[in-house]
Amino acid sequence: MLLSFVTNKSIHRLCQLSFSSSLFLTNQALHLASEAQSSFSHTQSIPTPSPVTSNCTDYQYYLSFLQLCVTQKALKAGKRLHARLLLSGLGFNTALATKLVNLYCTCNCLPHAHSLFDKISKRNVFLWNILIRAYAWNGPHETAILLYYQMLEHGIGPDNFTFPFVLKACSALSDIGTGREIHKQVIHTRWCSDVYVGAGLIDMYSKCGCVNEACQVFNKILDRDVVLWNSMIAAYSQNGYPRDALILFRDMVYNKVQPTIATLVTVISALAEAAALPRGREIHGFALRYGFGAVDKFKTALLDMYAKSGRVQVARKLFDQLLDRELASWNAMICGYGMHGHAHEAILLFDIMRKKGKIPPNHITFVGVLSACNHGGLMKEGEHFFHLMVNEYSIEPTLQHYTCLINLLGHFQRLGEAYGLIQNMPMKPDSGVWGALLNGCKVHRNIELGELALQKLIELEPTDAGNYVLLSNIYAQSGKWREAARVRKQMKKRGLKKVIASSWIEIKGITHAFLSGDTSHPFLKDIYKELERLEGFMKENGYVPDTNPVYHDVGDDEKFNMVRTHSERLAIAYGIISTPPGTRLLVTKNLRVCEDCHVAIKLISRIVEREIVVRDVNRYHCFVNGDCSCGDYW
DNA sequence: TTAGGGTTAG
Repeated sequence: MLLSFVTNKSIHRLCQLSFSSSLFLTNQALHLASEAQSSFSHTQSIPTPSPVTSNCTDYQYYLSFLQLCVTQKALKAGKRLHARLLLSGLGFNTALATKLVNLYCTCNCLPHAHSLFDKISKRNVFLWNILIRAYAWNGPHETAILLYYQMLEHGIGPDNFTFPFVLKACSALSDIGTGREIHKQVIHTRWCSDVYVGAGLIDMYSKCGCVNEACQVFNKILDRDVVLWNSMIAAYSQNGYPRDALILFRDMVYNKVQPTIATLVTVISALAEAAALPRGREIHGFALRYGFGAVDKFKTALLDMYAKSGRVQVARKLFDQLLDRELASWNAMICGYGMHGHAHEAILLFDIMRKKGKIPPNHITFVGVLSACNHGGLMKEGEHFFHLMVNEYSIEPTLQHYTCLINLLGHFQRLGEAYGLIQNMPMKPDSGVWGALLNGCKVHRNIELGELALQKLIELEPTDAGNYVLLSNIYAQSGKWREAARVRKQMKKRGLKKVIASSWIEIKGITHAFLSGDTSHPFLKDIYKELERLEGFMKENGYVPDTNPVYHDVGDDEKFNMVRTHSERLAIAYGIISTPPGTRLLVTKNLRVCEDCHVAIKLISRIVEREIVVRDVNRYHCFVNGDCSCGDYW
């Protein structure tokens, strides 16, 4: 080795060389390093040993070596050096120990990191920060918060690194109390206008569902960077404010802040939730101009949006274009198929994913596959995939997986089994699980079990009027009008109101919302005229109104009037009269599509020769030429 | 002298 000109810099370089030569064999790295070290420690050009270490050059070498261990996450090599340091008495030098704590934290060896941390007597803010960071990232998150308060007790002041780390722990725990307390502390420091701290606060408030407070933090920081904008856009997006997310994005562009891929992915995901395809196309074009169009992460977000806007084939095209498919890409496509009831396509894609074997499916993949089975009415397959998930992939079923299975069992009239499954679940069933059972009871008119499910639902959600409505519907379907009325009375007595059904359609960038029996739209006359025209054709095609979905004890004529002005029909009629022939329509409804409207929309799709997509609260219905993609099963 | 905030699938 060339040791004649060993200086501090060359020691570092030598360390890098010896290290990088054994990147894949980290155990050897230490061997090479110690060889290098023992060689150059005998040369004359080494500086005089410092009082802290037996040999200053050794010490600097070790520091450099450990830093490389941290950047390369070379745990084994670091551990061996740690052992050597202990033997040589250098182990508890603060600088070296700090590097070791950092290494253990980086490699997620928290017990090692913490016990070494405890042995260090002089702990600076950096040392506290890296341990808090490790717990904030890997959990237990409570420990991160505990350490933060211990740090304060030790008289160490938090800095612009500490706050984002500890706030991350609050976000993970949705601990708004601690989050607010830390925010108060931030205000008393010079970090209150720091963009990192600000982003941490916005994220914490967002994850705790406090968008207004997130917005206040955002507004107070005037010197904003792109991540701060992204954080606030994400806060809107994740809390169900897609419009605000889009407005803020436009504001950001107006303020000449260059968007990043994270910005576009966030905005696209907000629009996906709102099924706002035209706005999504606008962002798509924007991304192409900025050169993000070919980025796989962006394409994955885009395919999710197209799938959620009812364009499954476009989504599949995007999926096929991906060069590097991440787990999220597979999941987005499988779930996309699932929500549209394309069960066979979902299963086919899942099989391809498994055969490729590169990326193992996770619990979300199985939510997609199971919901596909559920929406496609594939009982046997649903059971098969549930067992596959547990036995082959060792994935613990979550409430969502159970809900899919209970839905399936309910639809196949295996209500007793569904109830048995609920009783044997390892976790407390939530409202989704009981709701799935209740839905099955409604379809198969099982009053006894339906009542039981409703009792549980009322315990869990005492103010949700939907539960009362469903039970009342079960009674009504069996002609038990008295009981139905009793439930409605009970609901009224408790001051609960049914969620009013509404549907909306976006035409030329404007959202038109309709309530059931709505009379407020400016084109009301034309809408009703169109409905009448369609009804004429529908009757010619054998349409007989099914008034069962109207659960009130009223006369048949009145019932028919109630069905024919259901919000989805008004939205569709408006869509037909305000767009050119052949235009595809996308209608979103806040509740489930009723049976009669389902029959009617199938016929309308044939009469007007248009594809009509209805996204209801559970799934998508794609009506083409008299048929629906759900196969009349939903 | 070391470290950091925002993003896709349910």
